[in-house]
Amino acid sequence: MLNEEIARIFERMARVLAFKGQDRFRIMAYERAAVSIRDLEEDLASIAEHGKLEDIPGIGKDLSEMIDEYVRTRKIKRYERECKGIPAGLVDLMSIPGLGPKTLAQLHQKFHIRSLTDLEHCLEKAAAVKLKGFGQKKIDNIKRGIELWVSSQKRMLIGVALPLADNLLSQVRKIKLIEHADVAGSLRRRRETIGDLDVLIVSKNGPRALQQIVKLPEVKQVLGIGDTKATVIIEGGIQVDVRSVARESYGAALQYFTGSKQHNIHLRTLAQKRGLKLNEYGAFRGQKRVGGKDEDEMYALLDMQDVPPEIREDKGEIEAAMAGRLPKLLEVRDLRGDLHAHSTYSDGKSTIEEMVEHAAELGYEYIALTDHSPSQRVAHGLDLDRLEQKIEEIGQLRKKRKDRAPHILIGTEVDILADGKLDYPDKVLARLDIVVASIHSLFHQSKDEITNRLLAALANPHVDIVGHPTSRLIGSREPLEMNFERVIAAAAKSGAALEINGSMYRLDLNDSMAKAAQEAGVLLAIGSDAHSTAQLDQIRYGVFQARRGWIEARSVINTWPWTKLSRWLAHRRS
DNA sequence: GCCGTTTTCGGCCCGACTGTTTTCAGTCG
Repeated sequence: MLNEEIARIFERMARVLAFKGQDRFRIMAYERAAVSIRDLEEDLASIAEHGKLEDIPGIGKDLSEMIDEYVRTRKIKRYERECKGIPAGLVDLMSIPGLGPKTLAQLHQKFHIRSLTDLEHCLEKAAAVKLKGFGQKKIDNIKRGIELWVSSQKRMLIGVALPLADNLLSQVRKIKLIEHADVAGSLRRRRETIGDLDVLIVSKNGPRALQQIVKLPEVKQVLGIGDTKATVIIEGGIQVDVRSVARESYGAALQYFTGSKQHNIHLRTLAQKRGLKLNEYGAFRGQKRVGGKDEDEMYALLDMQDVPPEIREDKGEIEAAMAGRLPKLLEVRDLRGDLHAHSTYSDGKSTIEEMVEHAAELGYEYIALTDHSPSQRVAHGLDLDRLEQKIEEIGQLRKKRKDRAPHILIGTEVDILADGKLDYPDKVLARLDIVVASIHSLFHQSKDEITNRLLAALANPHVDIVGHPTSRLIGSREPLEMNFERVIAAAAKSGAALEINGSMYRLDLNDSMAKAAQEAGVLLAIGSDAHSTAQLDQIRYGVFQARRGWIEARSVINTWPWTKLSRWLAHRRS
């Protein structure tokens, strides 16, 4: 995708400039621009065409000219000029923790390193020749950084990190010395992938509390421990930074370590204008502490609403909070049912009855069993006979359960075929209570083909929900390229909902796409895509992603009570 | 390189830690 290509170029530009020791604010400008571009929904080519590049935050005259040039020629002369004489592999090495631009430049100048192997070799030499600034500790530190970098290239999915973190926290909270413990950082913001964990504690005796934490059975390795901070590796290989803070600073520290970085920078700039100083210890006017015990004080001091962690990304939430216009974000308890779940009829591990019973335990008013259609052979997609059986079985189950909740919806997750046709004939779809349509094949199609495929599916009046619209798999399959504005427009026109799939591997739509859909008035559905009773619970990850996308309950069809949902479905079928 | 109810020029968030420094630079979060 063009936007991603340009974002990467700006990111690399920032690194190249840093390597050359250029002005750090100029470097920051490129970094900011890269982040800003990644957030765009619209294609840069079309923004460039309309001459609106300078409307993008962080893009001014120079950067807009560079984008223009890239759109026209797929090259940026200025970037190439800056890169001249710098080996490409060298720039990548800058992500190694403990190895910054200055150190790297020094090693490059002295040893002409070009790659990771070169770097490893020259570290030995650096020690031997007593290169200025290179003591043994620094060299060891870089070596450790290299190990960490190589092993942790991949971030962890939130669905892996959150249960591990919850378990750790519950153990930490059992320690008598500890009054409070919370997780901060990207996990608290519910990002889809997590690097390492930040845990904050309050204790009357911080140093002793830390000593006890590093002795927990969950802790596999202790990387460092001091009076205020311990760094450990827990099960699953996650690095955890535990910080002990004073009670009166807890709110400030929680705010500070939750981030994001951009959000905090923006907040502190605002604070500065009001004669305040914010840091991890509190809010200060001159020498005088004016807040910091609780997190909401930090926001209240700036006359703004308390900002939910999920949207602290400096994407307009600060302005909204100042104006008192933050959205009332969707919550897990707003959901009244699940509209995407599988059973043993296709590739699920639990029977229909088990799924329904579990949905009842969750307090749901309704659940849809949406098994695959025939072309999904590996997933045992249902042919018409098996579909008939399933309809029959659900009929029986309804009788058996009488009036007990939840209502059981006979559904399908029907494949959207190569040309946008669906994998069941319309008259079959018409007999079902709910239809989720998804792409599971031919991911290599062109942007236009994919777009048209989705538009064709949305034009089918039997389609109620488009499942995992981009079909990405986090960290392993790129999202399908599509003209998302057209997909949104088609969904708005047909009245069908787009899904936020709660599977930790998918979380699709992502936050910013969901936001764009809501802004266009498109309905959304949060689905668990559960393949077992236990997985019904993963719908919460879908809610987290929705919250990150500023989604409110009003946009989500499975917050509706049964009467409203059933009327909506009936209306779509008439 | 961007940006403007302090500014079209002169700012741009803040503090801790580490190592190697004898007063501080580099890196990180």
